[in-house]
Amino acid sequence: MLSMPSLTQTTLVLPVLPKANPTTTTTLLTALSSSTTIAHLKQVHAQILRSKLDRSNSLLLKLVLASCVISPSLDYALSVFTHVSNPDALLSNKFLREFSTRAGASAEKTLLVYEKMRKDGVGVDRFSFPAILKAASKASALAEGMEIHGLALKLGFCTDPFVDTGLVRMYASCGGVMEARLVFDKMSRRDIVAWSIMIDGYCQSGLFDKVFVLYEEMKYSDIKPDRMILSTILSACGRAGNLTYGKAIHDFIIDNNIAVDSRLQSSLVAMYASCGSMDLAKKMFGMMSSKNLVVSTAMISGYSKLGQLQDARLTFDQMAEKDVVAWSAMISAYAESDWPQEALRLFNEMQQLGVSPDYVTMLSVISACAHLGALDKANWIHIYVNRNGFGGTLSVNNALIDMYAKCGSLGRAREVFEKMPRKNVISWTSMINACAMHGDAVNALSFFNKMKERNVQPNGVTFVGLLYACSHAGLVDEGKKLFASMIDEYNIAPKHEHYGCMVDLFGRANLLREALEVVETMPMAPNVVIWGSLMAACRNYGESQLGEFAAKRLLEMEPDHDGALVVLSNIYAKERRWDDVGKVRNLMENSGIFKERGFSRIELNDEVHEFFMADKRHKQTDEIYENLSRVVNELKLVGYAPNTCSVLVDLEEEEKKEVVLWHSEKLALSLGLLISKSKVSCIRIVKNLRICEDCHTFMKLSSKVYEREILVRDRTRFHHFKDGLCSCKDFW
DNA sequence: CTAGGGTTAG
Repeated sequence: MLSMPSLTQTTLVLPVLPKANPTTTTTLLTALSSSTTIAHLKQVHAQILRSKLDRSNSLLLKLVLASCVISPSLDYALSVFTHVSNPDALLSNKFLREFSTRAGASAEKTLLVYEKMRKDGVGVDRFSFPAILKAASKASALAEGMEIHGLALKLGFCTDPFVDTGLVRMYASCGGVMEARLVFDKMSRRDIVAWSIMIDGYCQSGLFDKVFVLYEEMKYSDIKPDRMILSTILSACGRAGNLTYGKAIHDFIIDNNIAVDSRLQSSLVAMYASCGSMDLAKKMFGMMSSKNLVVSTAMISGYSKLGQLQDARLTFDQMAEKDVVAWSAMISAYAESDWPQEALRLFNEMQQLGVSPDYVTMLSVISACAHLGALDKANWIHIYVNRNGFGGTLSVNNALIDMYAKCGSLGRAREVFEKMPRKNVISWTSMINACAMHGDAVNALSFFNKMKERNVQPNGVTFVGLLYACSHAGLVDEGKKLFASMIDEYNIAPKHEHYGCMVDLFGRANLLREALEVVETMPMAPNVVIWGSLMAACRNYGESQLGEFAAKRLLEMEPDHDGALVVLSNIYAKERRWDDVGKVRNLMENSGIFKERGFSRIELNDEVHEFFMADKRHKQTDEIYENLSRVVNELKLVGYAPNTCSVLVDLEEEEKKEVVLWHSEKLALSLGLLISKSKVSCIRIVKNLRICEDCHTFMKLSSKVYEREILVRDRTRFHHFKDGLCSCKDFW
C-alpha cells in the first residue's frame, strides 16, 4: 500500500512525487486505499499533465479507472476520459463495463462514452458491444440501439453470440420483441443465456403465452434449464397468474434435484404470492432461514391483492430493513384497498426515515390522492412531483390526469394533459375517462377524434370510457356506432365491460328490449355487472317482470347482492306479494347485506373530515346536527320531502325519515355549509357508495337555496350540483 | 485475454 500523508481536501499537495514518471504514477493509481479521494486523483492528473505524460493514454485511462473505483458518480472519470485521445480498446471496454454495470450511473452517460469512442474512430471491438447494448437497453434508446446494430453488422460482429444476445436484449427492452425474435432466430448457436434473454423479453412485454411456448421449445432443443431461467419462468407464471404452470416448474425443480438457493426460493414464494396462493407462499416463506427484502415485498403485495391488509402490514412491520420497493408495496396496498389516509401517512413516514421515493412510489401516492378525492392534497402532490423531478415521467402524468379527474377538477386534469411532452394511449384514455366521469360526453368524443387524428390507436379501455360517456349522456346512436367501429375498424373483441356499457346505454334510454337483446346475444355468459345494469334500468322504468328476472339471475351468482335484494323486495311490495317480501327480508338479514359501511369525506381548510351515517364523533357534532335540521326545514319550504325508498332496514316510516336525514353526505354538507361561507368556493364531497335518491334531491335543492356549487363524487361518477340541477341529469 | 441472463412495487 502506498504510504500517502493524510491529505485532506484543503491541503492539496503531493509531496512525494515532485516529478511524476510513468512507473510511479502507475503504482500510485493501482494502490488505492479507502481514504483516497477524488482530490488526490486530481493532483495525480495535474502531475501527469505537468510532466507531459498525458500522451501516454494508458496512464490517463488508469486514472479514469481509478476514479471509477473510488467515486460512485462517474462524472470525473467521464471528464478525464473525454480528454483522452485515441483510447485503446482494452481500457475503454473496462471503462464501458464500469459504467454499464454501475447502478448509479445513467445509461445515457455510457452512450456518451460510446460516442466518444466512435468519434475517435478507435477502440470499438466486439468486446465493447455487450456493455454498449446493455446501456441502450437500460435507456430504452431504440434509435441508438439500431445504429449500434448497424455498426455491429458493418464490423462483422453479428455472428458473435455475445453481440447477438446483446442485440436481442436491446430490442426487447425498447419494446421491439418482434425484432428481438428476428435476431434470436438468426443466431447460429443459442446458449442458455440467449434463451433466457429472449424469454425474459416476452415476459417484459406481457406475452406470457410466448414465454411458455419458447421455454418448451428450449427444453426440446436439449438445453437444460438452470436456476436463473427457472426464476424468469416462475416470474412469468406469477405475472400471468398461471398457478398450474408454476406448480409444474416447482415439481420439475424437485424431480431434477435442482439445488434451491435463496434466490430461487424467493422466486417460488413470489410466484405463489402473485398467483394469490398465499397458503403455499406462506408455507415456503416460513421455511426461509433469512427473509430478504425481495421475498418479503412479494408477500406484502400477495396479501394486498387478496385484500388481507393486516397480514401485509404484519410482514412489513417485521422486516429488519426496508427499501423503497418495500415501502412502495405497502403504500400501494393501502392505496388500492381504499385506505388513502394511511397510504399518505406511510409516505410521510418513509421520507422522514430518509428513504427517497421513486416514480413507482409516486404512482401509488397519486392513486391514494385520487381515492381520497381531496383537491388540496392533489395540488400538493402535484407540486411535490414537479419539485422532485418526476414531472417528465409519462406514467406519472397519466396518473395525475386520473387523480385530478377523481378529485373533481376536470380543468386541472386537462392542464396536465396539455402540458405533457409525450402522450400515449393511456394518456388519451385517461382524459376520455375523466370527461366521462364528469358527464361531459361531448369532450370525451372530441378527445377521441383528436386521438385518431394523431394516429394513436385506441384500445379496449378507451372504448369503455367512450361507451360509458355515451350511456350516461343518452347518446344512443353514437354509442352504437362506436361499439360497431370498435369491432370492425379496430378489431377489438368486446369484453364483459363493453357489453355492460351497451346494456347500460339502452337501459338508461328506456330501450329495455334492446338491452335484453344485448344480454341474450352476447357470446359469453352475462356476469353480475351485466345483470345489475339490466336490473337497474328495470327499476328506473318500473319494469317489474324483467327486473325480477334480472335480480334472480344476479342472486344466483351472488346470493348476498344487496342491490338485487332491495329491488326484489321493492317489486314484491309493490305487487303486494307479502310472502315473497318476507322471504327476501329474511335473506337480507341472514346475509348481512350491509357489508360495506357508507361514509363521506369533505376537505375543508386542508383538513379531511370523515362521516359515517348518523355519526356523532365529530368535535362539532352538535352544531352539525343543529345546522342540518335548519337546512332540512329551509329545503322543506321549497318542496323537499324525505324519500325513504332506499332505506333497507325494517323500520317505522318516521324512523326511516331520520335515517335518511342522517346519511353521511348530508352531515358532510352541513359541515361544509357551516365552515365554508364563500359562495364562490365549491363544496366537494366524496362518498364511497352510490348516492341515494333522497340525498341527490337534497343536494340539488341545497345548490339552489344556498347558491352554492356542490360536487359529489360517488362510487362511480361525479355529480355537479348547480342552480337546482345535476350534471348527471338524474341518470346514475 | 475483458463480454451476456434471475426474484419485489404499477
